[in-house]
Amino acid sequence: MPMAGDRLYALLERLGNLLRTEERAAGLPHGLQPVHLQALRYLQSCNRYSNTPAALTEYLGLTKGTVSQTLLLLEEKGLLRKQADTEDRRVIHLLLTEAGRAVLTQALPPELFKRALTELPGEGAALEEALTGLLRSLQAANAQRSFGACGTCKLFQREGPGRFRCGLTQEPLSREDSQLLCREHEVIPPGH
Amino acid sequence: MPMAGDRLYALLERLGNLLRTEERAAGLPHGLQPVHLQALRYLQSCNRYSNTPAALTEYLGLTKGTVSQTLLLLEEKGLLRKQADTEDRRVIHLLLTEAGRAVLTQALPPELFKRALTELPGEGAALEEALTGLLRSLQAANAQRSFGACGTCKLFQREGPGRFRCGLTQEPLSREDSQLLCREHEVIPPGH
DNA sequence: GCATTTAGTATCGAGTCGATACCAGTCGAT
DNA sequence: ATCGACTGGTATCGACTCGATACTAAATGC
Repeated sequence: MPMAGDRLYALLERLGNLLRTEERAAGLPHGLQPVHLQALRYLQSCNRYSNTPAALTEYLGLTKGTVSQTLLLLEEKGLLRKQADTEDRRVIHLLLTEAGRAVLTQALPPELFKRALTELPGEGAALEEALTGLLRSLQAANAQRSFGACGTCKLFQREGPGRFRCGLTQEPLSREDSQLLCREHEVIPPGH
Repeated sequence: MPMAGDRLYALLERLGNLLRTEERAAGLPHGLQPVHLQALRYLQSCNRYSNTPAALTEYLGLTKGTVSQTLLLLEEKGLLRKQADTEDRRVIHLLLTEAGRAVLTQALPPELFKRALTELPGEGAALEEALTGLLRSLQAANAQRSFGACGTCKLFQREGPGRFRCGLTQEPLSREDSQLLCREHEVIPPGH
Protein backbone atom coordinates (compact mmCIF):
# COMPACT_ATOMS: atom_id res chain seq x y z
CA MET A 1 0.00 0.00 0.00
CA PRO A 2 1.86 3.06 -1.26
CA MET A 3 1.46 6.13 0.89
CA ALA A 4 0.54 9.47 -0.55
CA GLY A 5 4.07 10.77 -0.26
CA ASP A 6 5.42 8.00 -2.43
CA ARG A 7 3.34 9.05 -5.41
CA LEU A 8 4.45 12.64 -5.10
CA TYR A 9 8.04 11.54 -4.79
CA ALA A 10 7.79 9.39 -7.90
CA LEU A 11 6.15 12.25 -9.73
CA LEU A 12 8.90 14.71 -8.93
CA GLU A 13 11.55 12.21 -9.76
CA ARG A 14 10.01 11.49 -13.14
CA LEU A 15 9.64 15.15 -13.94
CA GLY A 16 13.24 15.68 -12.98
CA ASN A 17 14.36 12.88 -15.24
CA LEU A 18 12.35 14.26 -18.12
CA LEU A 19 13.82 17.72 -17.71
CA ARG A 20 17.30 16.24 -17.60
CA THR A 21 16.64 14.33 -20.80
CA GLU A 22 15.42 17.49 -22.48
CA GLU A 23 18.40 19.43 -21.25
CA ARG A 24 20.68 16.72 -22.55
CA ALA A 25 19.11 17.04 -25.96
CA ALA A 26 19.20 20.83 -25.82
CA GLY A 27 22.88 20.90 -24.92
CA LEU A 28 23.97 18.27 -27.40
CA PRO A 29 24.40 20.64 -30.37
CA HIS A 30 26.78 22.74 -28.27
CA GLY A 31 28.56 19.80 -26.74
CA LEU A 32 27.17 20.65 -23.32
CA GLN A 33 25.92 18.41 -20.54
CA PRO A 34 22.84 19.16 -18.40
CA VAL A 35 24.96 20.43 -15.57
CA HIS A 36 26.70 22.89 -17.88
CA LEU A 37 23.43 24.48 -18.88
CA GLN A 38 22.39 24.66 -15.25
CA ALA A 39 25.59 26.46 -14.39
CA LEU A 40 25.15 28.95 -17.19
CA ARG A 41 21.57 29.59 -16.20
CA TYR A 42 22.55 30.22 -12.60
CA LEU A 43 25.27 32.65 -13.60
CA GLN A 44 22.78 34.51 -15.72
CA SER A 45 20.36 35.06 -12.87
CA CYS A 46 22.54 35.54 -9.81
CA ASN A 47 23.78 38.84 -8.41
CA ARG A 48 27.35 40.09 -8.35
CA TYR A 49 28.09 38.57 -4.93
CA SER A 50 26.99 35.13 -5.97
CA ASN A 51 28.79 34.53 -9.26
CA THR A 52 31.69 32.59 -7.74
CA PRO A 53 32.64 28.92 -7.92
CA ALA A 54 31.79 28.46 -4.26
CA ALA A 55 28.30 29.85 -4.66
CA LEU A 56 27.67 27.76 -7.73
CA THR A 57 28.86 24.71 -5.82
CA GLU A 58 26.31 25.32 -3.10
CA TYR A 59 23.59 26.02 -5.61
CA LEU A 60 24.14 22.81 -7.52
CA GLY A 61 24.75 20.73 -4.42
CA LEU A 62 27.96 19.22 -5.79
CA THR A 63 31.52 19.23 -4.51
CA LYS A 64 33.82 22.08 -5.34
CA GLY A 65 36.19 19.83 -7.24
CA THR A 66 33.42 18.74 -9.57
CA VAL A 67 32.28 22.29 -10.18
CA SER A 68 35.84 23.37 -10.86
CA GLN A 69 35.99 20.86 -13.69
CA THR A 70 32.70 22.08 -15.08
CA LEU A 71 33.93 25.66 -15.10
CA LEU A 72 37.15 24.67 -16.81
CA LEU A 73 35.17 23.23 -19.67
CA LEU A 74 32.87 26.24 -19.95
CA GLU A 75 35.86 28.57 -20.01
CA GLU A 76 37.57 26.52 -22.72
CA LYS A 77 34.45 26.78 -24.82
CA GLY A 78 34.47 30.54 -24.35
CA LEU A 79 31.09 30.67 -22.66
CA LEU A 80 32.35 32.41 -19.55
CA ARG A 81 35.41 34.24 -18.35
CA LYS A 82 36.98 34.54 -14.93
CA GLN A 83 37.70 37.78 -13.21
CA ALA A 84 39.71 38.06 -10.02
CA ASP A 85 38.10 39.84 -7.11
CA THR A 86 39.76 43.10 -6.11
CA GLU A 87 39.07 42.76 -2.40
CA ASP A 88 39.73 39.11 -1.70
CA ARG A 89 42.34 37.70 -4.01
CA ARG A 90 41.20 34.13 -3.41
CA VAL A 91 37.82 34.87 -4.94
CA ILE A 92 37.03 34.62 -8.63
CA HIS A 93 33.99 36.02 -10.36
CA LEU A 94 32.38 34.17 -13.24
CA LEU A 95 31.00 36.29 -16.05
CA LEU A 96 29.02 35.02 -19.02
CA THR A 97 30.39 35.98 -22.40
CA GLU A 98 28.17 36.91 -25.31
CA ALA A 99 28.54 33.38 -26.58
CA GLY A 100 27.43 32.05 -23.22
CA ARG A 101 24.33 34.19 -23.22
CA ALA A 102 23.58 33.15 -26.77
CA VAL A 103 23.69 29.48 -25.85
CA LEU A 104 21.25 30.09 -23.04
CA THR A 105 18.65 31.95 -25.02
CA GLN A 106 18.86 29.28 -27.65
CA ALA A 107 18.77 26.20 -25.45
CA LEU A 108 16.70 27.18 -22.44
CA PRO A 109 14.00 26.91 -21.39
CA PRO A 110 12.98 24.03 -23.60
CA GLU A 111 10.28 24.83 -26.06
CA LEU A 112 8.38 21.70 -25.17
CA PHE A 113 8.19 22.71 -21.55
CA LYS A 114 6.76 26.10 -22.36
CA ARG A 115 4.11 24.59 -24.56
CA ALA A 116 3.16 22.00 -21.97
CA LEU A 117 2.82 24.77 -19.44
CA THR A 118 0.23 26.66 -21.44
CA GLU A 119 -2.03 23.63 -21.37
CA LEU A 120 -1.96 23.47 -17.61
CA PRO A 121 -5.37 23.96 -16.04
CA GLY A 122 -5.45 27.07 -13.90
CA GLU A 123 -2.65 29.48 -13.17
CA GLY A 124 0.81 28.22 -12.44
CA ALA A 125 1.08 30.55 -9.48
CA ALA A 126 -0.37 28.10 -6.95
CA LEU A 127 1.81 25.34 -8.27
CA GLU A 128 4.84 27.56 -8.05
CA GLU A 129 4.05 28.45 -4.48
CA ALA A 130 3.56 24.85 -3.39
CA LEU A 131 6.80 23.74 -5.00
CA THR A 132 8.68 26.63 -3.47
CA GLY A 133 7.45 25.58 -0.05
CA LEU A 134 8.54 22.03 -0.64
CA LEU A 135 11.93 23.15 -1.87
CA ARG A 136 12.43 25.37 1.17
CA SER A 137 11.60 22.50 3.50
CA LEU A 138 14.05 20.21 1.79
CA GLN A 139 16.73 22.86 1.74
CA ALA A 140 16.26 23.50 5.43
CA ALA A 141 16.46 19.78 6.14
CA ASN A 142 19.71 19.58 4.21
CA ALA A 143 21.16 22.70 5.77
CA GLN A 144 21.29 24.22 2.31
CA ARG A 145 21.00 27.82 1.33
CA SER A 146 17.78 28.95 -0.30
CA PHE A 147 19.17 31.04 -3.18
CA GLY A 148 16.00 33.06 -3.45
CA ALA A 149 15.57 36.36 -5.25
CA CYS A 150 17.08 39.28 -3.39
CA GLY A 151 13.73 41.03 -3.04
CA THR A 152 12.26 38.14 -1.06
CA CYS A 153 15.02 38.12 1.52
CA LYS A 154 14.58 38.72 5.22
CA LEU A 155 17.18 41.47 5.07
CA PHE A 156 15.69 43.32 2.10
CA GLN A 157 14.81 46.89 2.99
CA ARG A 158 12.49 49.23 1.09
CA GLU A 159 13.47 52.86 1.29
CA GLY A 160 11.15 54.29 -1.29
CA PRO A 161 9.72 53.71 -4.77
CA GLY A 162 12.41 51.82 -6.65
CA ARG A 163 14.95 52.44 -3.89
CA PHE A 164 16.04 49.46 -1.81
CA ARG A 165 18.90 48.42 0.41
CA CYS A 166 20.55 45.19 1.51
CA GLY A 167 20.49 44.83 5.29
CA LEU A 168 23.63 42.72 5.18
CA THR A 169 26.01 44.78 3.05
CA GLN A 170 24.09 48.06 3.47
CA GLU A 171 24.46 48.64 -0.25
CA PRO A 172 21.72 50.31 -2.25
CA LEU A 173 19.86 48.04 -4.65
CA SER A 174 18.10 48.73 -7.91
CA ARG A 175 14.90 47.11 -9.04
CA GLU A 176 16.91 44.81 -11.29
CA ASP A 177 19.16 43.83 -8.39
CA SER A 178 16.13 42.83 -6.36
CA GLN A 179 15.20 40.13 -8.87
CA LEU A 180 18.58 38.38 -8.92
CA LEU A 181 19.39 35.28 -6.92
CA CYS A 182 21.59 35.78 -3.90
CA ARG A 183 23.80 33.36 -2.08
CA GLU A 184 23.10 35.07 1.24
CA HIS A 185 19.36 34.95 0.79
CA GLU A 186 17.38 34.17 3.94
CA VAL A 187 13.78 33.06 3.87
CA ILE A 188 11.28 35.21 5.68
CA PRO A 189 9.93 33.05 8.51
CA PRO A 190 6.32 31.82 8.06
CA GLY A 191 4.92 33.93 10.87
CA HIS A 192 5.37 37.04 8.71
CA MET B 1 12.90 39.87 -17.64
CA PRO B 2 12.29 36.25 -16.69
CA MET B 3 8.96 34.86 -17.76
CA ALA B 4 6.75 32.91 -15.40
CA GLY B 5 7.66 29.60 -17.00
CA ASP B 6 11.31 30.12 -16.29
CA ARG B 7 10.80 30.23 -12.57
CA LEU B 8 8.76 27.06 -12.59
CA TYR B 9 11.36 25.38 -14.72
CA ALA B 10 14.14 26.37 -12.36
CA LEU B 11 12.08 25.18 -9.44
CA LEU B 12 11.50 21.74 -10.88
CA GLU B 13 15.09 21.44 -11.88
CA ARG B 14 16.31 22.31 -8.40
CA LEU B 15 13.90 19.90 -6.78
CA GLY B 16 15.06 17.21 -9.15
CA ASN B 17 18.67 17.88 -8.28
CA LEU B 18 17.92 17.74 -4.59
CA LEU B 19 16.11 14.44 -4.90
CA ARG B 20 19.01 13.04 -6.88
CA THR B 21 21.44 14.13 -4.20
CA GLU B 22 19.33 12.47 -1.55
CA GLU B 23 19.04 9.31 -3.58
CA ARG B 24 22.76 9.29 -4.04
CA ALA B 25 23.23 9.46 -0.31
CA ALA B 26 20.57 6.84 0.30
CA GLY B 27 22.13 4.40 -2.15
CA LEU B 28 25.69 4.93 -1.03
CA PRO B 29 25.64 2.37 1.82
CA HIS B 30 24.50 -0.27 -0.66
CA GLY B 31 26.86 0.80 -3.40
CA LEU B 32 23.94 1.91 -5.55
CA GLN B 33 23.57 4.88 -7.86
CA PRO B 34 20.38 6.98 -8.14
CA VAL B 35 19.38 5.22 -11.31
CA HIS B 36 19.64 1.85 -9.59
CA LEU B 37 17.18 2.84 -6.91
CA GLN B 38 14.85 4.20 -9.54
CA ALA B 39 14.96 0.92 -11.39
CA LEU B 40 14.23 -1.07 -8.25
CA ARG B 41 11.37 1.21 -7.36
CA TYR B 42 9.84 0.85 -10.78
CA LEU B 43 10.08 -2.92 -10.67
CA GLN B 44 8.37 -2.90 -7.31
CA SER B 45 5.37 -0.99 -8.55
CA CYS B 46 4.82 -2.21 -12.10
CA ASN B 47 2.56 -5.03 -13.21
CA ARG B 48 3.60 -8.37 -14.65
CA TYR B 49 3.52 -7.14 -18.24
CA SER B 50 5.80 -4.23 -17.55
CA ASN B 51 8.71 -5.77 -15.66
CA THR B 52 10.97 -6.15 -18.69
CA PRO B 53 14.16 -4.35 -19.72
CA ALA B 54 12.35 -2.69 -22.60
CA ALA B 55 9.62 -1.29 -20.36
CA LEU B 56 12.16 -0.05 -17.85
CA THR B 57 14.08 1.59 -20.68
CA GLU B 58 11.00 3.52 -21.73
CA TYR B 59 10.18 4.44 -18.16
CA LEU B 60 13.61 5.85 -17.42
CA GLY B 61 13.99 7.47 -20.82
CA LEU B 62 17.43 5.97 -21.41
CA THR B 63 18.81 3.75 -24.14
CA LYS B 64 18.47 0.02 -23.89
CA GLY B 65 22.21 -0.49 -23.76
CA THR B 66 22.51 1.69 -20.71
CA VAL B 67 19.66 -0.05 -18.95
CA SER B 68 21.15 -3.42 -19.76
CA GLN B 69 24.29 -2.42 -17.88
CA THR B 70 22.26 -1.23 -14.93
CA LEU B 71 20.42 -4.54 -14.75
CA LEU B 72 23.64 -6.48 -14.93
CA LEU B 73 24.88 -4.70 -11.84
CA LEU B 74 21.64 -5.19 -9.94
CA GLU B 75 21.65 -8.87 -10.77
CA GLU B 76 25.26 -9.26 -9.62
CA LYS B 77 24.31 -7.68 -6.33
CA GLY B 78 21.48 -10.17 -5.96
CA LEU B 79 18.77 -7.53 -5.89
CA LEU B 80 16.83 -8.96 -8.79
CA ARG B 81 16.68 -12.12 -10.85
CA LYS B 82 15.77 -12.68 -14.48
CA GLN B 83 13.09 -15.06 -15.64
CA ALA B 84 12.55 -15.98 -19.26
CA ASP B 85 9.09 -15.47 -20.66
CA THR B 86 7.28 -18.66 -21.61
CA GLU B 87 5.42 -17.18 -24.58
CA ASP B 88 8.03 -14.99 -26.23
CA ARG B 89 11.49 -16.35 -25.69
CA ARG B 90 13.11 -13.02 -26.46
CA VAL B 91 11.61 -11.27 -23.47
CA ILE B 92 12.88 -11.46 -19.92
CA HIS B 93 11.01 -10.66 -16.75
CA LEU B 94 12.74 -8.87 -13.91
CA LEU B 95 11.78 -9.95 -10.42
CA LEU B 96 12.93 -8.31 -7.21
CA THR B 97 14.54 -10.62 -4.70
CA GLU B 98 13.98 -10.31 -0.99
CA ALA B 99 17.26 -8.43 -0.77
CA GLY B 100 16.04 -6.04 -3.44
CA ARG B 101 12.83 -5.32 -1.60
CA ALA B 102 14.76 -4.85 1.61
CA VAL B 103 16.98 -2.22 0.03
CA LEU B 104 13.94 -0.33 -1.18
CA THR B 105 12.09 -0.21 2.11
CA GLN B 106 15.29 0.92 3.74
CA ALA B 107 16.38 3.54 1.26
CA LEU B 108 13.20 4.98 -0.20
CA PRO B 109 11.42 7.27 0.10
CA PRO B 110 13.90 9.49 1.86
CA GLU B 111 12.99 10.34 5.39
CA LEU B 112 13.75 13.99 4.85
CA PHE B 113 11.29 14.17 2.01
CA LYS B 114 8.48 12.70 4.08
CA ARG B 115 9.11 15.13 6.86
CA ALA B 116 9.21 18.09 4.53
CA LEU B 117 5.93 16.95 3.07
CA THR B 118 4.10 17.05 6.38
CA GLU B 119 4.97 20.71 6.70
CA LEU B 120 3.40 21.54 3.40
CA PRO B 121 0.44 23.89 3.71
CA GLY B 122 -2.76 22.26 2.54
CA GLU B 123 -3.24 18.83 1.12
CA GLY B 124 -0.78 17.42 -1.37
CA ALA B 125 -3.64 16.27 -3.57
CA ALA B 126 -3.87 19.47 -5.59
CA LEU B 127 -0.13 19.57 -6.02
CA GLU B 128 -0.12 15.98 -7.14
CA GLU B 129 -2.81 16.66 -9.69
CA ALA B 130 -1.07 19.68 -11.15
CA LEU B 131 2.24 17.86 -11.45
CA THR B 132 0.56 14.87 -13.05
CA GLY B 133 -0.97 17.16 -15.65
CA LEU B 134 2.39 18.71 -16.38
CA LEU B 135 4.04 15.32 -16.62
CA ARG B 136 1.38 14.08 -19.04
CA SER B 137 1.87 17.11 -21.27
CA LEU B 138 5.61 16.62 -21.37
CA GLN B 139 5.25 12.92 -22.02
CA ALA B 140 2.85 13.57 -24.85
CA ALA B 141 5.23 16.12 -26.33
CA ASN B 142 8.06 13.59 -26.20
CA ALA B 143 5.95 10.75 -27.59
CA GLN B 144 6.56 8.93 -24.32
CA ARG B 145 4.34 6.44 -22.61
CA SER B 146 2.51 7.60 -19.51
CA PHE B 147 3.13 4.59 -17.23
CA GLY B 148 0.09 5.38 -15.12
CA ALA B 149 -1.65 3.06 -12.70
CA CYS B 150 -3.72 0.40 -14.42
CA GLY B 151 -6.95 1.61 -12.82
CA THR B 152 -6.60 5.05 -14.44
CA CYS B 153 -6.27 3.65 -17.96
CA LYS B 154 -8.59 4.34 -20.83
CA LEU B 155 -9.03 0.60 -21.35
CA PHE B 156 -9.79 -0.23 -17.71
CA GLN B 157 -13.19 -1.87 -17.35
CA ARG B 158 -15.24 -2.24 -14.18
CA GLU B 159 -17.34 -5.36 -14.07
CA GLY B 160 -18.44 -5.26 -10.47
CA PRO B 161 -17.23 -4.55 -6.94
CA GLY B 162 -13.58 -5.57 -6.90
CA ARG B 163 -13.87 -7.20 -10.33
CA PHE B 164 -12.14 -5.49 -13.23
CA ARG B 165 -10.86 -6.33 -16.68
CA CYS B 166 -8.19 -5.03 -19.05
CA GLY B 167 -9.69 -3.96 -22.36
CA LEU B 168 -6.43 -4.73 -24.14
CA THR B 169 -5.60 -8.24 -22.96
CA GLN B 170 -9.14 -9.05 -21.77
CA GLU B 171 -7.67 -10.49 -18.62
CA PRO B 172 -9.43 -10.14 -15.28
CA LEU B 173 -7.77 -7.79 -12.81
CA SER B 174 -7.73 -7.72 -9.04
CA ARG B 175 -7.84 -4.60 -6.94
CA GLU B 176 -4.10 -4.90 -6.36
CA ASP B 177 -3.50 -5.20 -10.10
CA SER B 178 -5.37 -1.97 -10.68
CA GLN B 179 -2.85 -0.01 -8.64
CA LEU B 180 0.26 -1.18 -10.49
CA LEU B 181 1.98 0.78 -13.22
CA CYS B 182 1.45 -0.46 -16.75
CA ARG B 183 3.53 0.03 -19.82
CA GLU B 184 0.44 0.02 -22.03
CA HIS B 185 -1.33 2.65 -19.96
CA GLU B 186 -3.31 5.20 -21.93
CA VAL B 187 -4.45 8.46 -20.45
CA ILE B 188 -8.18 9.15 -20.43
CA PRO B 189 -8.65 12.19 -22.70
CA PRO B 190 -9.53 15.45 -20.92
CA GLY B 191 -13.07 15.60 -22.28
CA HIS B 192 -14.02 12.70 -19.97
C1' DG C 1 11.33 -19.03 -46.84
C1' DC C 2 13.25 -14.50 -46.63
C1' DA C 3 13.19 -9.60 -45.03
C1' DT C 4 11.86 -6.78 -41.27
C1' DT C 5 11.11 -5.80 -36.69
C1' DT C 6 11.71 -6.36 -31.73
C1' DA C 7 14.12 -7.86 -27.18
C1' DG C 8 18.23 -7.95 -25.30
C1' DT C 9 23.51 -7.94 -24.87
C1' DA C 10 28.47 -6.40 -25.56
C1' DT C 11 31.87 -2.97 -26.10
C1' DC C 12 33.83 1.60 -26.35
C1' DG C 13 34.64 6.43 -25.36
C1' DA C 14 33.27 10.86 -23.40
C1' DG C 15 32.07 12.84 -19.46
C1' DT C 16 30.08 13.38 -14.38
C1' DC C 17 30.99 13.02 -9.78
C1' DG C 18 33.05 12.26 -5.10
C1' DA C 19 37.35 11.74 -2.57
C1' DT C 20 41.64 13.20 -1.56
C1' DA C 21 45.31 16.12 -1.62
C1' DC C 22 47.11 20.39 -2.41
C1' DC C 23 48.11 25.67 -2.80
C1' DA C 24 47.20 30.52 -1.79
C1' DG C 25 45.01 34.07 0.64
C1' DT C 26 42.42 35.82 4.86
C1' DC C 27 41.55 36.25 9.62
C1' DG C 28 42.09 35.84 14.53
C1' DA C 29 44.69 35.07 18.67
C1' DT C 30 48.03 35.71 21.28
C1' DA D 1 54.28 39.65 13.87
C1' DT D 2 54.09 35.04 13.57
C1' DC D 3 51.29 30.88 14.10
C1' DG D 4 47.21 28.22 13.21
C1' DA D 5 42.65 27.69 11.53
C1' DC D 6 39.78 28.50 7.92
C1' DT D 7 38.19 29.49 3.20
C1' DG D 8 38.31 29.71 -2.09
C1' DG D 9 39.92 27.34 -5.66
C1' DT D 10 42.55 23.73 -8.45
C1' DA D 11 44.49 19.07 -9.75
C1' DT D 12 44.27 14.19 -10.04
C1' DC D 13 42.23 9.67 -9.79
C1' DG D 14 38.85 6.01 -9.96
C1' DA D 15 34.00 4.41 -10.20
C1' DC D 16 30.28 4.93 -12.77
C1' DT D 17 26.62 6.74 -16.25
C1' DC D 18 25.25 7.25 -20.69
C1' DG D 19 24.86 7.24 -25.82
C1' DA D 20 26.51 5.09 -30.04
C1' DT D 21 27.39 1.28 -32.56
C1' DA D 22 27.36 -3.34 -33.57
C1' DC D 23 25.72 -7.68 -32.69
C1' DT D 24 22.61 -12.20 -31.65
C1' DA D 25 18.29 -14.43 -31.30
C1' DA D 26 13.48 -14.79 -31.69
C1' DA D 27 9.07 -13.31 -33.59
C1' DT D 28 6.39 -11.47 -37.49
C1' DG D 29 4.88 -10.35 -42.15
C1' DC D 30 4.87 -11.09 -46.97
